[in-house]
Amino acid sequence: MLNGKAAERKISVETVQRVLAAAKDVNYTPNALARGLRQKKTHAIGVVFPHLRNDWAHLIMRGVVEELGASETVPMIVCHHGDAELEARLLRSLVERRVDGIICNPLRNGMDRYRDVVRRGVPLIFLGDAPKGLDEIPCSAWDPAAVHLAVEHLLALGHRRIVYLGSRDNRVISEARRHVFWDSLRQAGLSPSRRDIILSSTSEDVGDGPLELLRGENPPTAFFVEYDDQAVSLYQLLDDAGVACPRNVSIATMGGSPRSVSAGCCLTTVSAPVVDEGRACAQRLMSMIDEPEHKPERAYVHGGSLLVGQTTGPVANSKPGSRGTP
Amino acid sequence: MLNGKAAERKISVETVQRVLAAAKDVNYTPNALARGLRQKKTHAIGVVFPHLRNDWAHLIMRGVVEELGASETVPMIVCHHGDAELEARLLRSLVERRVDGIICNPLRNGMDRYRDVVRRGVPLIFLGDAPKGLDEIPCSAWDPAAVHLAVEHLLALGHRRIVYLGSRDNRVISEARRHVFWDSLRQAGLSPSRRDIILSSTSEDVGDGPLELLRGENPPTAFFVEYDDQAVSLYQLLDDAGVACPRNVSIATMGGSPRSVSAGCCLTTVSAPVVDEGRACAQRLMSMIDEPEHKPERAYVHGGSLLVGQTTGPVANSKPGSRGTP
DNA sequence: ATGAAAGCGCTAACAT
DNA sequence: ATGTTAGCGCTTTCAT
Repeated sequence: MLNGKAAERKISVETVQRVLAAAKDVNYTPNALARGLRQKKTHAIGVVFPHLRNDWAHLIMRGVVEELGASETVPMIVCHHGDAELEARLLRSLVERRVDGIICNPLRNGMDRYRDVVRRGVPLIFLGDAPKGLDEIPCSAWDPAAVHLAVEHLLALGHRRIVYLGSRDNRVISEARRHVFWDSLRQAGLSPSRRDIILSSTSEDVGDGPLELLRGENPPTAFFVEYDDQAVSLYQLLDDAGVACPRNVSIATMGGSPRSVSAGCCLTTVSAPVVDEGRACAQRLMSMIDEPEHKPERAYVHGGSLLVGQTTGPVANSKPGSRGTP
Repeated sequence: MLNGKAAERKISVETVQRVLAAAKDVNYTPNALARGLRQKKTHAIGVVFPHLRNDWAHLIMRGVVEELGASETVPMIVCHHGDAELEARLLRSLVERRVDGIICNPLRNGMDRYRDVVRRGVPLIFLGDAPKGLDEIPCSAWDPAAVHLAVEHLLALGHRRIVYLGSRDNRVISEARRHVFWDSLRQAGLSPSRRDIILSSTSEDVGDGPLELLRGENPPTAFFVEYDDQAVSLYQLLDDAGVACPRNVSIATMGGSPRSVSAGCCLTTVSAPVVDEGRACAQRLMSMIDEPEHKPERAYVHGGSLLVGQTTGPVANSKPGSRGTP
């Protein structure tokens, strides 16, 4: 009767009222542990974030909550601040608490942890990116084709030597972005070289590579940066070195959501459809939970648009070293 | 033996190894639901946020995680996006899942929900602020005395008519800030009037009140704004109306953490010791859980420092209408 | 239709 | 010291 099936079982309204009143009197609180233990279902999913910065997790959760909607399932967020050991503990904890499924923005080096989760029978889906070599685990991510928008923009401004700054992070989307970058340049009739792609070891920092390039021969006139955190680092690096940013070198990047960008320093960026990513991820996880038989593949969330900020501009004509258009 | 009490029980290393191997073989996963049901303890606490924006939740969680440290307790974050009904569902869910305690940044109008939580026997502590009239529920919050720093700053710049912009939000810290503001002005020998305190209905927006004031007689030369979200609104309002911000009117505010401020438009703000707030809150909740007998009172987290941005400057001398210093 | 009983997986208490 | 059992609170199943 406390299940809300009163009408269906033809119980008088009066009785229902009485029971509900009694329940309130004794302060009755259903025990979700007992229920979960019995039903083998907790109506909770875990959402694992490395951090809650820059509104990213906020927007993801908007999508997740929207998708879950009136469903009884509750998203439980955990956050490990990039600490691999903590991530492991949190994942174990979620699994032991028998969440119905897990959404996880993965760390690069967590392969065994993620495998462990699925081995224990908990549906897992990656959010945003996926470690390479874990193709059996599905992933909802932003379509890397969006890279094209930024490259087009730089090409339209006359840039011909564009250097890609990324991170050596062993993830599939990260790699896919490099391919799109490469293809975009080739489609434009350029012949990018292997050395135009510089990978640093973290996804926040860029090394000194960019400065050396600028001081060398045939310096790039623009950088395409894989993650916006890195772009901010680059901007500051250039600023400290006295390189004027839109004038001498342009910077375009990926992943800024409209909100975080308008609040921050105005990078030219391709905005990510973050809410949609969250929604798609939740939707697919729920279907994995409902129908464990068919495994979804990797799926891309399309969308995003170029936000032209103050870090891109036409090629400086002052230096005659630039090669002409083909 | 799976409890890690092997040494203490003098079980041979070999046996331990064998058991662990067996456990791995059968893919044994302890069931936290059963354990929680039996022990009446889940080693989980709930953390309830209205939103995950601006790094605030991020920094709070740094403090919480630091404090929980090696303890087995896991913080489960939920986020309701300001939706009161969703907050109610999430709180119920946490209670029914028998979390050991709850940290909650409260909404203004959630009194009955919060009361309900404690009536069901779950330790609850408010984070950052507390609804008025719920003094039985403890609260960890930033010491409102920090308001003084901002007011001092404005006074030192020569401002004598400073208007307080806050929100009618029926919370204790919010009110305390007004008192500190008032006292700071009195201490400086000024006689603030009731009409120098303007309250709007939301904590993000300011009405048109500020503009009207500026156009009226004896206009203020500075605003002290209770929350930084409001300060941003005010800044834009003034900007749209063509009022130059540091030149004609100064704005100082509260609550910006160093990070979010440096990324955003450079408001003059008093930075909040957000990580410490998180730590203090977690620490006190844990002690409430361990010793349910003595209830902690409200406690303030001290700290924070003035970050002088680009929205405060000396009083414009152009208008002779300003009263002289007493 | 209604009620009784079994059992989910664990641990604390008890008995050996 | 070691093994056994009862029971946490719920739902499902089986018997009436």
